[in-house]
Amino acid sequence: MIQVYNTLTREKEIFKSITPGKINMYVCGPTVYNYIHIGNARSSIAFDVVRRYFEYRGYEVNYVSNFTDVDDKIIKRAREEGVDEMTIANKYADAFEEDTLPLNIKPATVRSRATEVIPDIIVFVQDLIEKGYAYESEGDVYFRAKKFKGYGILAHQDLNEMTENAAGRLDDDELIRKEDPIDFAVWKATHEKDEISWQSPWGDGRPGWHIECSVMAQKYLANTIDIHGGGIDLAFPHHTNEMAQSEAHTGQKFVNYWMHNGFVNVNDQKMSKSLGNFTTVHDMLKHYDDPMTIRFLLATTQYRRPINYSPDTLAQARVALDRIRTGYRNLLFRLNEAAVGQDDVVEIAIEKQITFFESAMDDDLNTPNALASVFELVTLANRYAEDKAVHSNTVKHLLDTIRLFMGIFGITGLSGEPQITDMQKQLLDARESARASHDFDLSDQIRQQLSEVGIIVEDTAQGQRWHQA
RNA sequence: GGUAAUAUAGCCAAGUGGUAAGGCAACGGUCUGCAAAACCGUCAUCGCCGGUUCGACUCCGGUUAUUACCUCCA
Repeated sequence: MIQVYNTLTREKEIFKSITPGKINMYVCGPTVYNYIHIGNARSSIAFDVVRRYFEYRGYEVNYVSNFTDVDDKIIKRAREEGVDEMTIANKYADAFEEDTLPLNIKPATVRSRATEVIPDIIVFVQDLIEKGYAYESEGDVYFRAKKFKGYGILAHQDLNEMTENAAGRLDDDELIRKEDPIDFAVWKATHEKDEISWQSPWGDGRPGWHIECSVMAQKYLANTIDIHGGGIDLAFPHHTNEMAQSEAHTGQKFVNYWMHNGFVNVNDQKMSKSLGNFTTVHDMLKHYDDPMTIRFLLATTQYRRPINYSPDTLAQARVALDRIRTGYRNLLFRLNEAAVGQDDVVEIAIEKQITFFESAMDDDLNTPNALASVFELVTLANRYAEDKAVHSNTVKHLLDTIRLFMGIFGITGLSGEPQITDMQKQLLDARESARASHDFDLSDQIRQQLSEVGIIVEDTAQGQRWHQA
């Protein structure tokens, strides 16, 4: 039984998919006007872990996400650089793929761009107008927020206050165009000649921000989807508006479980351009050689909690991950000499941790608790690796379990997949025989030589073992 | 002002109405030619004040602090 926290009800709820064994989930993707920042990465990783866990639990997950590739920020950026909007959008959409690859984020089943669904958006907006939920005004089309029963409940905002707040921020022109300050744009008229635009029944224009997600979720998934994810800041206005549009359009419930990830702070400060701490994944990967550590930090914090990203927290993550890697290697090293069979005592201990891991993850993806069971498995592995005799079934079971669980967090390559040359292999052999004959000067010299090319040699009761730094 | 979240050891971070997971650091051992890794052990009474209860860190009320959202934002 899996439970997830639903932002709409503010409670952990028992998860039940609409179609048994299948999950339709939609996660809001980035606006492609710049390299993605660590917050975008966190969101992608959080829902990547959700997806991987549901897959581990046997679900087939249909994962749809978008690129917002038409928007004010993109238009602005294009103007600044003197290129057209699609040049900007394509560049940063490609960069997204590049930057998420080292972080081992699974590609979406469908990754759609707003500009690919313009005809669908127009049909959708037309329908909203026909149903009386939207109205055209000077080429813009606005959604009548108050006509939609329950507007604002996702973010638990009071309608009157929202109206006041909205009224205070709008300029006079907007107030004139809107029937009510709280109404939001589903279609925006083009006012400048150099802006990207599409023809529509309301004149040249482009879609509002929220409409693309409503359209894609319906087009690629269904009227009612199982899970909708995104950053907590999207609960209002983005998801609030999506929900209003979608339910007004279909007359059906839009989303069964709304899941929102927490923010990433950088050095204990909110990430923002004004503070100059806008950390892009692109830069991080350039200056940090172990992307799996970044992934580890982002994936093993419970998804709703804030994360502080700093050199310190990253260093802690590195040490923790290295402990897992080392334990994995320590046992892997014994695999070749393992006897046939298994050890029941260890097997029982492994099963206990599997149960613990699963119940932690079942509880709204409690990754910190799940991680604790991985550490228990690592201790088991280290201890077992020191046993005089080991059995292959148990060695494999331990290794497989650790790898499987880390895989749910999206961490791969635990053993470092070492590659050495024949020459280096000969050196290792030479060192082994030097040690056997107690020629420690020679063995130390070879160890030093190997360490200079990144091969770390360690001696154990079971003989020499090595790994790459 | 409104709506929420969070406050647990030096640090990161779980958790439960019956006396606090895990990781790092620290300290003490074991193993060891050295180095490294590992193993064993030690290490908190849960922001503050009240209340409910046989018993609360875990429920209720209040209070303090920090943070986020209230149409740029993952």
